[in-house]
Amino acid sequence: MQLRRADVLRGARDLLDAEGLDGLTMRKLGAVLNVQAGALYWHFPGKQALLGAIADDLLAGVAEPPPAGPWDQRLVTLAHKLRQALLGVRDGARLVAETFVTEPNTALAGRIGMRILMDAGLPAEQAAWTMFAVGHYVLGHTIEEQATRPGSGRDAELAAQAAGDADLRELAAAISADPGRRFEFGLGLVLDGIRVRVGPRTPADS
Amino acid sequence: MQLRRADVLRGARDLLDAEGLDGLTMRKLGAVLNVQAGALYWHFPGKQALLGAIADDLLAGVAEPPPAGPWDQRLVTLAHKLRQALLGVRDGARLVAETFVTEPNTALAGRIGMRILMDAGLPAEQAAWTMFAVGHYVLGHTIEEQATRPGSGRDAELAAQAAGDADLRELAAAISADPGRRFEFGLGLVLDGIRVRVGPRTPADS
DNA sequence: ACCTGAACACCGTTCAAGT
DNA sequence: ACCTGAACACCGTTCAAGT
Repeated sequence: MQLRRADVLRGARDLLDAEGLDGLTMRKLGAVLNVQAGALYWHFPGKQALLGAIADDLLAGVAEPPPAGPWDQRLVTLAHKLRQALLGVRDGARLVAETFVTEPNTALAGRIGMRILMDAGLPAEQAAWTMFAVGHYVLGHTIEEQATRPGSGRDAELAAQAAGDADLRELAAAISADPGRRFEFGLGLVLDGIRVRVGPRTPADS
Repeated sequence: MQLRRADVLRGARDLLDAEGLDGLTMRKLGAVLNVQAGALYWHFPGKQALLGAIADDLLAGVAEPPPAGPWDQRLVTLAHKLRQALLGVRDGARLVAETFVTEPNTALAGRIGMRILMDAGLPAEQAAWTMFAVGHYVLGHTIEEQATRPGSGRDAELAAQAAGDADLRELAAAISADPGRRFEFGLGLVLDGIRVRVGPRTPADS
Protein backbone atom coordinates (compact mmCIF):
# COMPACT_ATOMS: atom_id res chain seq x y z
CA MET A 1 0.00 0.00 0.00
CA GLN A 2 2.11 2.85 -1.22
CA LEU A 3 1.89 6.45 -0.25
CA ARG A 4 0.81 8.95 -2.83
CA ARG A 5 1.17 12.68 -2.80
CA ALA A 6 -2.54 13.05 -2.13
CA ASP A 7 -2.30 10.74 0.89
CA VAL A 8 0.44 12.86 2.40
CA LEU A 9 -1.65 15.96 1.81
CA ARG A 10 -4.72 14.46 3.44
CA GLY A 11 -2.70 13.20 6.39
CA ALA A 12 -1.17 16.63 6.82
CA ARG A 13 -4.58 18.29 6.87
CA ASP A 14 -5.85 15.83 9.47
CA LEU A 15 -2.80 16.40 11.61
CA LEU A 16 -3.19 20.14 11.21
CA ASP A 17 -6.77 19.94 12.44
CA ALA A 18 -5.69 17.86 15.39
CA GLU A 19 -2.54 19.69 16.46
CA GLY A 20 -2.54 23.12 14.87
CA LEU A 21 0.17 24.65 12.73
CA ASP A 22 2.79 24.58 15.48
CA GLY A 23 2.10 20.91 16.16
CA LEU A 24 2.42 19.83 12.54
CA THR A 25 5.84 18.18 12.29
CA MET A 26 7.30 15.92 9.66
CA ARG A 27 7.95 13.26 12.25
CA LYS A 28 4.40 13.20 13.55
CA LEU A 29 3.11 13.21 10.00
CA GLY A 30 5.31 10.24 9.24
CA ALA A 31 3.92 8.43 12.26
CA VAL A 32 0.34 9.13 11.17
CA LEU A 33 1.12 7.74 7.73
CA ASN A 34 3.07 4.75 9.10
CA VAL A 35 6.26 5.88 7.49
CA GLN A 36 9.61 7.31 8.53
CA ALA A 37 9.82 11.11 8.45
CA GLY A 38 12.53 10.89 5.81
CA ALA A 39 10.15 9.12 3.43
CA LEU A 40 8.11 12.31 3.09
CA TYR A 41 11.03 13.93 1.32
CA TRP A 42 10.49 11.67 -1.60
CA HIS A 43 7.02 13.23 -2.12
CA PHE A 44 7.83 16.83 -1.22
CA PRO A 45 11.15 18.66 -1.37
CA GLY A 46 10.64 20.01 2.15
CA LYS A 47 8.21 21.10 4.82
CA GLN A 48 7.66 24.52 3.28
CA ALA A 49 6.65 22.94 -0.01
CA LEU A 50 4.23 20.66 1.81
CA LEU A 51 2.69 23.61 3.63
CA GLY A 52 2.44 25.49 0.36
CA ALA A 53 0.65 22.54 -1.22
CA ILE A 54 -1.86 22.40 1.63
CA ALA A 55 -2.50 26.12 1.27
CA ASP A 56 -2.99 25.77 -2.46
CA ASP A 57 -5.28 22.81 -1.91
CA LEU A 58 -7.34 24.84 0.51
CA LEU A 59 -7.94 27.53 -2.09
CA ALA A 60 -8.73 25.16 -4.93
CA GLY A 61 -12.47 25.72 -4.68
CA VAL A 62 -12.13 29.50 -4.82
CA ALA A 63 -10.54 29.45 -8.24
CA GLU A 64 -13.82 29.13 -10.11
CA PRO A 65 -16.13 32.10 -10.75
CA PRO A 66 -19.38 32.54 -8.80
CA PRO A 67 -22.68 32.32 -10.76
CA ALA A 68 -23.86 35.25 -12.84
CA GLY A 69 -25.62 38.13 -11.10
CA PRO A 70 -24.99 41.70 -9.93
CA TRP A 71 -21.28 42.39 -9.48
CA ASP A 72 -21.53 43.22 -5.80
CA GLN A 73 -23.37 40.01 -5.03
CA ARG A 74 -20.80 38.01 -6.98
CA LEU A 75 -17.98 39.68 -5.07
CA VAL A 76 -19.65 38.92 -1.74
CA THR A 77 -19.97 35.28 -2.78
CA LEU A 78 -16.29 35.19 -3.69
CA ALA A 79 -15.29 36.70 -0.35
CA HIS A 80 -17.42 34.17 1.49
CA LYS A 81 -15.89 31.30 -0.43
CA LEU A 82 -12.45 32.64 0.40
CA ARG A 83 -13.21 32.84 4.13
CA GLN A 84 -14.79 29.38 4.11
CA ALA A 85 -11.74 28.00 2.33
CA LEU A 86 -9.43 29.47 4.97
CA LEU A 87 -11.66 28.06 7.71
CA GLY A 88 -11.43 24.65 6.03
CA VAL A 89 -8.59 23.61 8.29
CA ARG A 90 -7.25 24.73 11.65
CA ASP A 91 -4.88 27.72 11.34
CA GLY A 92 -5.71 27.80 7.63
CA ALA A 93 -5.52 31.59 7.39
CA ARG A 94 -2.13 31.76 9.10
CA LEU A 95 -0.95 29.01 6.79
CA VAL A 96 -2.09 30.83 3.66
CA ALA A 97 -0.68 34.12 4.95
CA GLU A 98 2.77 32.56 4.88
CA THR A 99 2.48 31.51 1.26
CA PHE A 100 0.05 34.14 0.01
CA VAL A 101 0.06 35.15 -3.60
CA THR A 102 2.76 32.66 -4.40
CA GLU A 103 0.51 29.64 -4.85
CA PRO A 104 -1.33 29.30 -8.16
CA ASN A 105 -4.84 29.14 -6.71
CA THR A 106 -4.41 32.34 -4.72
CA ALA A 107 -3.59 34.18 -7.90
CA LEU A 108 -6.48 32.52 -9.71
CA ALA A 109 -8.91 33.58 -6.99
CA GLY A 110 -7.65 37.13 -7.38
CA ARG A 111 -8.16 36.89 -11.12
CA ILE A 112 -11.80 35.86 -10.65
CA GLY A 113 -12.40 38.91 -8.50
CA MET A 114 -10.66 41.15 -11.02
CA ARG A 115 -12.94 39.96 -13.81
CA ILE A 116 -16.03 40.65 -11.70
CA LEU A 117 -14.86 44.19 -11.04
CA MET A 118 -13.79 44.80 -14.63
CA ASP A 119 -17.16 43.59 -15.84
CA ALA A 120 -18.62 46.15 -13.46
CA GLY A 121 -16.64 48.83 -15.26
CA LEU A 122 -13.43 49.20 -13.23
CA PRO A 123 -10.15 49.56 -15.14
CA ALA A 124 -7.76 46.62 -14.78
CA GLU A 125 -5.33 48.29 -12.39
CA GLN A 126 -8.03 49.51 -10.03
CA ALA A 127 -9.67 46.07 -10.18
CA ALA A 128 -6.38 44.42 -9.19
CA TRP A 129 -5.69 46.82 -6.33
CA THR A 130 -9.25 46.48 -5.09
CA MET A 131 -8.95 42.71 -4.99
CA PHE A 132 -5.81 43.01 -2.92
CA ALA A 133 -7.71 45.15 -0.43
CA VAL A 134 -10.56 42.64 -0.27
CA GLY A 135 -8.13 39.75 0.09
CA HIS A 136 -6.20 41.48 2.84
CA TYR A 137 -9.37 42.17 4.76
CA VAL A 138 -10.54 38.56 4.49
CA LEU A 139 -7.13 37.22 5.45
CA GLY A 140 -6.72 39.57 8.40
CA HIS A 141 -10.19 38.81 9.66
CA THR A 142 -9.83 35.07 9.39
CA ILE A 143 -6.40 34.97 11.01
CA GLU A 144 -7.83 36.72 14.02
CA GLU A 145 -10.96 34.60 13.95
CA GLN A 146 -8.91 31.41 14.09
CA ALA A 147 -6.45 32.80 16.64
CA THR A 148 -9.19 33.82 19.07
CA ARG A 149 -11.08 30.57 18.83
CA PRO A 150 -12.81 29.52 22.07
CA GLY A 151 -10.54 27.80 24.53
CA SER A 152 -7.47 29.77 23.54
CA GLY A 153 -8.16 32.05 26.48
CA ARG A 154 -7.47 35.19 24.48
CA ASP A 155 -11.00 36.51 24.79
CA ALA A 156 -10.76 36.04 28.55
CA GLU A 157 -7.46 37.93 28.68
CA LEU A 158 -8.99 40.92 26.97
CA ALA A 159 -12.09 40.75 29.14
CA ALA A 160 -9.93 40.91 32.27
CA GLN A 161 -8.00 43.86 30.90
CA ALA A 162 -11.24 45.64 30.04
CA ALA A 163 -12.60 45.58 33.57
CA GLY A 164 -12.72 49.32 34.18
CA ASP A 165 -13.04 50.63 30.64
CA ALA A 166 -16.34 50.78 28.78
CA ASP A 167 -14.69 51.03 25.34
CA LEU A 168 -12.47 48.02 25.96
CA ARG A 169 -15.51 46.12 27.14
CA GLU A 170 -17.12 46.89 23.82
CA LEU A 171 -14.06 45.56 21.99
CA ALA A 172 -14.12 42.42 24.12
CA ALA A 173 -17.80 41.99 23.33
CA ALA A 174 -17.02 42.28 19.62
CA ILE A 175 -14.50 39.44 19.91
CA SER A 176 -17.03 37.23 21.63
CA ALA A 177 -19.60 38.06 18.98
CA ASP A 178 -20.37 35.70 16.11
CA PRO A 179 -17.35 36.02 13.80
CA GLY A 180 -19.56 35.41 10.79
CA ARG A 181 -21.60 38.50 11.53
CA ARG A 182 -18.47 40.56 12.18
CA PHE A 183 -17.06 39.37 8.88
CA GLU A 184 -20.27 40.40 7.16
CA PHE A 185 -20.14 43.83 8.69
CA GLY A 186 -16.58 44.55 7.60
CA LEU A 187 -17.21 43.12 4.16
CA GLY A 188 -20.22 45.42 3.81
CA LEU A 189 -17.97 48.32 4.70
CA VAL A 190 -15.45 47.44 2.03
CA LEU A 191 -18.18 46.87 -0.51
CA ASP A 192 -19.68 50.27 0.14
CA GLY A 193 -16.27 51.70 -0.54
CA ILE A 194 -16.05 49.83 -3.83
CA ARG A 195 -19.53 50.99 -4.83
CA VAL A 196 -18.36 54.58 -4.54
CA ARG A 197 -15.80 53.81 -7.24
CA VAL A 198 -17.92 51.59 -9.48
CA GLY A 199 -20.87 53.97 -9.41
CA PRO A 200 -24.51 53.16 -8.77
CA ARG A 201 -25.95 50.02 -10.25
CA THR A 202 -27.92 50.74 -13.42
CA PRO A 203 -30.96 48.76 -14.65
CA ALA A 204 -28.75 47.54 -17.49
CA ASP A 205 -26.84 45.32 -15.05
CA SER A 206 -28.21 41.84 -14.87
CA MET B 1 26.96 44.01 33.41
CA GLN B 2 23.65 42.38 34.06
CA LEU B 3 20.92 41.74 31.58
CA ARG B 4 17.68 43.58 31.95
CA ARG B 5 14.33 42.80 30.41
CA ALA B 6 14.72 45.74 28.05
CA ASP B 7 18.11 44.43 26.87
CA VAL B 8 16.60 41.09 26.00
CA LEU B 9 13.83 42.83 24.10
CA ARG B 10 16.24 44.99 22.15
CA GLY B 11 18.45 42.02 21.34
CA ALA B 12 15.43 40.07 20.15
CA ARG B 13 14.37 42.88 17.83
CA ASP B 14 17.86 43.13 16.37
CA LEU B 15 17.98 39.39 15.83
CA LEU B 16 14.53 39.47 14.28
CA ASP B 17 15.66 42.11 11.81
CA ALA B 18 18.72 40.08 10.95
CA GLU B 19 17.24 36.60 10.72
CA GLY B 20 13.46 36.92 10.41
CA LEU B 21 10.84 35.29 12.60
CA ASP B 22 11.88 31.75 11.67
CA GLY B 23 15.49 32.49 12.49
CA LEU B 24 14.79 33.95 15.92
CA THR B 25 15.75 31.25 18.40
CA MET B 26 16.38 31.40 22.11
CA ARG B 27 19.84 29.95 21.61
CA LYS B 28 20.89 32.53 19.03
CA LEU B 29 19.43 35.27 21.19
CA GLY B 30 21.46 33.99 24.09
CA ALA B 31 24.58 34.08 21.95
CA VAL B 32 23.88 37.66 20.86
CA LEU B 33 23.48 38.69 24.50
CA ASN B 34 26.52 36.69 25.64
CA VAL B 35 24.45 34.46 27.83
CA GLN B 36 23.26 30.86 27.89
CA ALA B 37 19.85 30.25 26.36
CA GLY B 38 18.55 29.07 29.70
CA ALA B 39 19.29 32.44 31.27
CA LEU B 40 16.55 34.04 29.16
CA TYR B 41 13.98 32.08 31.12
CA TRP B 42 14.72 34.14 34.14
CA HIS B 43 13.51 37.24 32.28
CA PHE B 44 10.65 35.69 30.33
CA PRO B 45 8.58 32.61 31.12
CA GLY B 46 9.00 31.31 27.56
CA LYS B 47 9.52 32.15 23.92
CA GLN B 48 5.86 32.93 23.31
CA ALA B 49 5.88 35.48 26.12
CA LEU B 50 8.99 37.07 24.64
CA LEU B 51 7.39 37.27 21.20
CA GLY B 52 4.26 38.74 22.77
CA ALA B 53 6.35 41.37 24.51
CA ILE B 54 8.06 42.33 21.26
CA ALA B 55 4.66 42.62 19.58
CA ASP B 56 3.35 44.78 22.36
CA ASP B 57 6.48 46.91 22.25
CA LEU B 58 6.00 47.41 18.54
CA LEU B 59 2.51 48.80 19.06
CA ALA B 60 3.43 51.06 21.96
CA GLY B 61 3.46 54.18 19.81
CA VAL B 62 0.01 53.48 18.37
CA ALA B 63 -1.67 53.60 21.76
CA GLU B 64 -1.88 57.40 21.86
CA PRO B 65 -4.53 59.38 19.98
CA PRO B 66 -3.67 61.34 16.83
CA PRO B 67 -4.00 65.16 16.95
CA ALA B 68 -7.41 66.80 16.71
CA GLY B 69 -8.97 67.24 13.29
CA PRO B 70 -11.66 65.75 11.05
CA TRP B 71 -12.49 62.18 12.08
CA ASP B 72 -11.54 60.64 8.75
CA GLN B 73 -8.15 62.29 8.78
CA ARG B 74 -7.53 61.13 12.33
CA LEU B 75 -8.48 57.59 11.37
CA VAL B 76 -6.12 57.67 8.39
CA THR B 77 -3.34 58.85 10.68
CA LEU B 78 -4.07 56.00 13.08
CA ALA B 79 -4.01 53.42 10.28
CA HIS B 80 -0.70 54.81 9.04
CA LYS B 81 0.80 54.63 12.51
CA LEU B 82 -0.38 51.07 12.80
CA ARG B 83 1.20 50.03 9.52
CA GLN B 84 4.43 51.84 10.36
CA ALA B 85 4.52 50.11 13.72
CA LEU B 86 4.15 46.71 12.06
CA LEU B 87 6.87 47.62 9.58
CA GLY B 88 9.11 48.56 12.51
CA VAL B 89 10.73 45.15 12.53
CA ARG B 90 11.12 42.33 10.04
CA ASP B 91 8.06 40.03 9.99
CA GLY B 92 6.42 42.40 12.45
CA ALA B 93 2.93 41.91 11.01
CA ARG B 94 3.16 38.12 11.15
CA LEU B 95 4.43 38.42 14.71
CA VAL B 96 1.54 40.63 15.78
CA ALA B 97 -0.96 38.41 13.95
CA GLU B 98 0.02 35.58 16.25
CA THR B 99 -0.65 37.59 19.39
CA PHE B 100 -3.29 39.98 18.08
CA VAL B 101 -5.81 41.49 20.43
CA THR B 102 -4.24 39.75 23.37
CA GLU B 103 -1.54 42.29 24.05
CA PRO B 104 -2.51 45.46 25.94
CA ASN B 105 -1.34 47.93 23.32
CA THR B 106 -3.32 46.27 20.53
CA ALA B 107 -6.49 46.76 22.50
CA LEU B 108 -5.51 50.33 23.35
CA ALA B 109 -4.96 51.13 19.69
CA GLY B 110 -8.41 49.77 18.95
CA ARG B 111 -9.82 51.92 21.71
CA ILE B 112 -8.29 55.06 20.19
CA GLY B 113 -9.97 54.27 16.88
CA MET B 114 -13.27 53.60 18.60
CA ARG B 115 -13.22 57.00 20.24
CA ILE B 116 -12.54 58.71 16.94
CA LEU B 117 -15.52 56.98 15.36
CA MET B 118 -17.80 57.57 18.34
CA ASP B 119 -16.89 61.24 18.30
CA ALA B 120 -17.92 61.17 14.66
CA GLY B 121 -21.33 59.91 15.71
CA LEU B 122 -21.10 56.11 15.43
CA PRO B 123 -22.64 54.01 18.22
CA ALA B 124 -20.14 52.07 20.33
CA GLU B 125 -20.81 48.65 18.85
CA GLN B 126 -20.52 49.85 15.26
CA ALA B 127 -17.37 51.75 16.17
CA ALA B 128 -15.82 48.59 17.63
CA TRP B 129 -16.74 46.44 14.66
CA THR B 130 -15.48 49.08 12.26
CA MET B 131 -12.12 49.20 14.01
CA PHE B 132 -11.80 45.45 13.70
CA ALA B 133 -12.37 45.76 9.97
CA VAL B 134 -9.76 48.51 9.68
CA GLY B 135 -7.30 46.53 11.80
CA HIS B 136 -7.80 43.39 9.77
CA TYR B 137 -7.19 45.25 6.54
CA VAL B 138 -4.00 46.83 7.86
CA LEU B 139 -2.76 43.55 9.26
CA GLY B 140 -3.55 41.56 6.11
CA HIS B 141 -1.92 44.16 3.90
CA THR B 142 1.23 44.42 5.97
CA ILE B 143 1.67 40.66 6.32
CA GLU B 144 1.63 40.36 2.57
CA GLU B 145 3.84 43.42 2.16
CA GLN B 146 6.49 41.91 4.39
CA ALA B 147 6.14 38.43 2.93
CA THR B 148 6.64 39.65 -0.64
CA ARG B 149 9.60 41.80 0.16
CA PRO B 150 12.19 41.97 -2.62
CA GLY B 151 14.57 39.06 -2.71
CA SER B 152 12.03 36.54 -1.48
CA GLY B 153 11.40 35.60 -5.08
CA ARG B 154 7.64 35.52 -4.65
CA ASP B 155 7.00 38.33 -7.07
CA ALA B 156 9.10 36.49 -9.64
CA GLU B 157 7.12 33.29 -9.11
CA LEU B 158 3.88 35.06 -9.85
CA ALA B 159 5.35 36.86 -12.83
CA ALA B 160 6.37 33.52 -14.33
CA GLN B 161 2.94 32.09 -13.75
CA ALA B 162 1.33 35.12 -15.34
CA ALA B 163 3.13 34.75 -18.65
CA GLY B 164 0.10 34.13 -20.84
CA ASP B 165 -2.61 35.88 -18.87
CA ALA B 166 -3.23 39.62 -18.98
CA ASP B 167 -5.18 39.66 -15.71
CA LEU B 168 -2.49 37.76 -13.83
CA ARG B 169 0.08 40.15 -15.27
CA GLU B 170 -1.94 43.00 -13.76
CA LEU B 171 -1.91 41.25 -10.38
CA ALA B 172 1.82 40.71 -10.64
CA ALA B 173 2.27 44.37 -11.50
CA ALA B 174 0.27 45.32 -8.41
CA ILE B 175 2.62 43.29 -6.24
CA SER B 176 5.63 45.01 -7.69
CA ALA B 177 3.99 48.41 -7.18
CA ASP B 178 4.86 50.66 -4.26
CA PRO B 179 3.22 48.98 -1.26
CA GLY B 180 2.64 52.35 0.36
CA ARG B 181 0.47 53.47 -2.54
CA ARG B 182 -1.41 50.17 -2.56
CA PHE B 183 -2.01 50.53 1.16
CA GLU B 184 -3.34 54.04 0.58
CA PHE B 185 -5.71 52.83 -2.10
CA GLY B 186 -7.24 50.09 0.02
CA LEU B 187 -7.44 52.34 3.05
CA GLY B 188 -9.31 54.91 0.93
CA LEU B 189 -11.74 52.17 -0.06
CA VAL B 190 -12.43 51.24 3.54
CA LEU B 191 -12.77 54.87 4.53
CA ASP B 192 -15.32 55.51 1.81
CA GLY B 193 -17.28 52.62 3.24
CA ILE B 194 -17.12 54.12 6.73
CA ARG B 195 -18.21 57.53 5.40
CA VAL B 196 -21.40 55.94 4.09
CA ARG B 197 -22.22 54.98 7.67
CA VAL B 198 -21.00 58.11 9.44
CA GLY B 199 -22.76 60.41 7.03
CA PRO B 200 -21.34 63.43 5.20
CA ARG B 201 -19.08 65.74 7.13
CA THR B 202 -20.91 68.79 8.39
CA PRO B 203 -19.42 72.28 8.88
CA ALA B 204 -19.87 71.70 12.62
CA ASP B 205 -16.98 69.18 12.59
CA SER B 206 -13.66 70.74 13.43
C1' DA C 1 10.22 3.84 -7.47
C1' DC C 2 9.65 4.17 -2.77
C1' DC C 3 11.10 3.55 1.90
C1' DT C 4 14.24 2.43 6.21
C1' DG C 5 17.83 3.46 9.57
C1' DA C 6 20.70 6.24 11.25
C1' DA C 7 22.94 10.17 11.54
C1' DC C 8 23.74 15.61 11.66
C1' DA C 9 22.89 19.95 13.27
C1' DC C 10 19.84 22.04 15.37
C1' DC C 11 15.51 23.37 18.65
C1' DG C 12 12.68 25.07 23.51
C1' DT C 13 12.68 24.22 28.21
C1' DT C 14 14.11 22.66 32.90
C1' DC C 15 16.88 22.72 36.82
C1' DA C 16 20.51 21.73 40.07
C1' DA C 17 24.37 24.19 41.12
C1' DG C 18 27.19 28.15 41.23
C1' DT C 19 28.13 33.36 42.31
C1' DA D 1 19.07 37.93 42.08
C1' DC D 2 20.95 36.26 38.06
C1' DC D 3 23.43 32.95 35.37
C1' DT D 4 26.01 28.37 33.97
C1' DG D 5 26.21 23.56 32.54
C1' DA D 6 24.19 19.94 31.29
C1' DA D 7 20.59 17.37 30.31
C1' DC D 8 15.72 15.96 28.13
C1' DA D 9 12.70 15.49 24.55
C1' DC D 10 12.15 17.01 20.61
C1' DC D 11 12.93 19.23 15.54
C1' DG D 12 13.94 19.33 9.75
C1' DT D 13 16.80 17.32 6.52
C1' DT D 14 20.14 14.13 4.24
C1' DC D 15 21.55 9.91 2.44
C1' DA D 16 23.48 5.32 2.02
C1' DA D 17 21.33 1.17 1.83
C1' DG D 18 17.54 -1.84 1.24
C1' DT D 19 13.30 -3.79 -1.55
